[in-house]
Amino acid sequence: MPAYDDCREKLIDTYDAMSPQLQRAARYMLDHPDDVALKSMRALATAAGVTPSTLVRLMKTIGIASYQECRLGYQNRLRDMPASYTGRARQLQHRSTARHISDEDKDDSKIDARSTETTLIAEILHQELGNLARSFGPEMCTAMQDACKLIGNARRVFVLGRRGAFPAAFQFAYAYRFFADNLTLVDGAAGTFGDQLRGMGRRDVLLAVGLSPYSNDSLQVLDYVLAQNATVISVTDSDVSPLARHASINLMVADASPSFFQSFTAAVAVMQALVAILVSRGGETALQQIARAEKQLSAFETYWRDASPKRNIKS
Amino acid sequence: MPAYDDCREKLIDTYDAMSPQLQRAARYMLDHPDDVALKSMRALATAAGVTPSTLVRLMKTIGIASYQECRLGYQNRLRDMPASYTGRARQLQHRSTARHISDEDKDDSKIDARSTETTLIAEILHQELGNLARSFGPEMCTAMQDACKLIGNARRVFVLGRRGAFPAAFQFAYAYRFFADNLTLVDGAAGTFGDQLRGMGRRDVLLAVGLSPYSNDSLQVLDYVLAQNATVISVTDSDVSPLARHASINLMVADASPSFFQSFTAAVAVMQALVAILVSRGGETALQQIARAEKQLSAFETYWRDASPKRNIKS
DNA sequence: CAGAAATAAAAACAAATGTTTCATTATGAG
DNA sequence: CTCATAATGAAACATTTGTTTTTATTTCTG
Repeated sequence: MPAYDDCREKLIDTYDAMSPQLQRAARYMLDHPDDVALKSMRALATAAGVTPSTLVRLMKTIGIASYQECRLGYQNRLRDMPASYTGRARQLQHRSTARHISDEDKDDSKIDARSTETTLIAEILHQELGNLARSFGPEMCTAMQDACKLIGNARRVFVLGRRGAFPAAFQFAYAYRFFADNLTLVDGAAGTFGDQLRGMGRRDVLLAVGLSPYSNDSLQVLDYVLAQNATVISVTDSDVSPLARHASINLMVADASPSFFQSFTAAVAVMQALVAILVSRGGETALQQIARAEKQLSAFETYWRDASPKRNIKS
Repeated sequence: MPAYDDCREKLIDTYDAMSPQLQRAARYMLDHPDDVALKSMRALATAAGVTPSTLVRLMKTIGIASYQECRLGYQNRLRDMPASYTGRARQLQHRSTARHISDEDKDDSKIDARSTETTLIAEILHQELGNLARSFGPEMCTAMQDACKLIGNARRVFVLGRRGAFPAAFQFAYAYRFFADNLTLVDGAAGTFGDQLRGMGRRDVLLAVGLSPYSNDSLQVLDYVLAQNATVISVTDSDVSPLARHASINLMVADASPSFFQSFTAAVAVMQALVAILVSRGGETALQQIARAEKQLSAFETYWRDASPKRNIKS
């Protein structure tokens, strides 16, 4: 329950009023937050030159129920998940349960349903935040840049996403076409599945999106594309996913969800990020092409009025 | 002794030769390195859907003395990693500029590009997290539940999303059809735009997704649908968006992005959440229908093998 | 200095952890 | 089918864990 910052703050505030040994323990905790998260209490005590009891007392004096609880906060800090956002989800949950208790329960079942649904929503948010954070970790950071390099050098770019993964593929294709015209969205519409890949070769790149369960369609395409010696970039959920096995670069996205369905939120976010990076690399040229595309759209009166505020175009 | 990368490499290399259970364990370790570092072996085993024994066997098969030893590697990885991602990005940046100064600068521009891109990615993540958190606020929580009530009572459900909003609409349609068959995805394929809305009436619901700039297509559909006295649920970016003006319920999603393109991440997440709520309301019936759909898919051999671990079906 | 109060270390304890062992279940070759 | 072998989960094991209790030590007031 208590976040890392809470513990830290309490430690600092109470520090002056502490006994020497407590101070020593507190000081070590403040100076070595990683150890708190990773080591055991006994190990930490030894490292701090203190007995385990002192740590327990320390928790008592700063008003935290137990050491374990405190450590959870420290562990979350190390996790890829920003604690501040997680707090929001938890807050949602609390509020609903609080309301549930205080209300005169005219209709238990209804209130219960509402409250469990709120919990569900909070849980979804929580997972999605985690998915995002994990999917934008440092490894991904470099992987995405490498992927963009490949895409940037490609003769033609093919994007593949079947079934649930289609939105992510479409998203990329739609945005990408604003500034380049060498992209094919492999959607296999009207059974033209193989046709779209025709003429693919060594200098082409396939960007394949697919989470478990992997559709056979995608794997077939992958086999074919590999046989043509084209480069493959996979966006999938594991290093050992069938999509990732033969890919030059694997962009791993998290898809945790409390629902029966995997979440494609992170996949979409990563695809969007790829576009953003590509645009930023494209420089002035890309921006000009985007401007041209927008002019064309407005000629077709695609968009509503002009009331829509212009978006910022960065880099 | 063994570093994180060693373990990871061994896990991937040996993966194919593993038994199903070992694969499941290996896969979870690969996909959730943080858990390995922070959780206990038993907890990790449970999370991976495996018995503790399997983990210790896994270590044996990949040639690592003990689980404890392996975990040390994972813990060290976490230590080397700066706490918060934004901090992480910043440090990355610093490191690269530091290197840039110390190194014989063969290629200034390249290193600089890397670092600004890292900043861009960090910025994207930051914004996306904010988008999600804002889009799952308390107001949205009740709004989503109300929306689901309308959808649940609808005779037919129509989903609309043009251009950039199409992925979100598709996502919902795809998942929704797993447990109900009264949905039409209004995609206007091959110019059949109006046709799909034919026969729409008072008891029908339109779920319309659209962020600024709003496509005229969508607004046309909206006008028509309103004229038929159907109910409208909008997923858009503002309470005063043209989509929201005449909607019974407006689900407001944030779409901030450092790129030239709005972000549809939160929109997708909200659509997925709607599905999750609907399933949770559908209860046993919905689950049965999902099971039936999955059986049908496996009859068509849509998915790869059976090696994909079964997903948990909650609620 | 005496002695109460605060502080620290040591010991004790139940709960958990990592690991091993063993019985049971699948799998495949002959 | 039969048997040998691999794979798997349940139980047992000794350790280690977080915490509590007890005992010893220090500190400081009167």
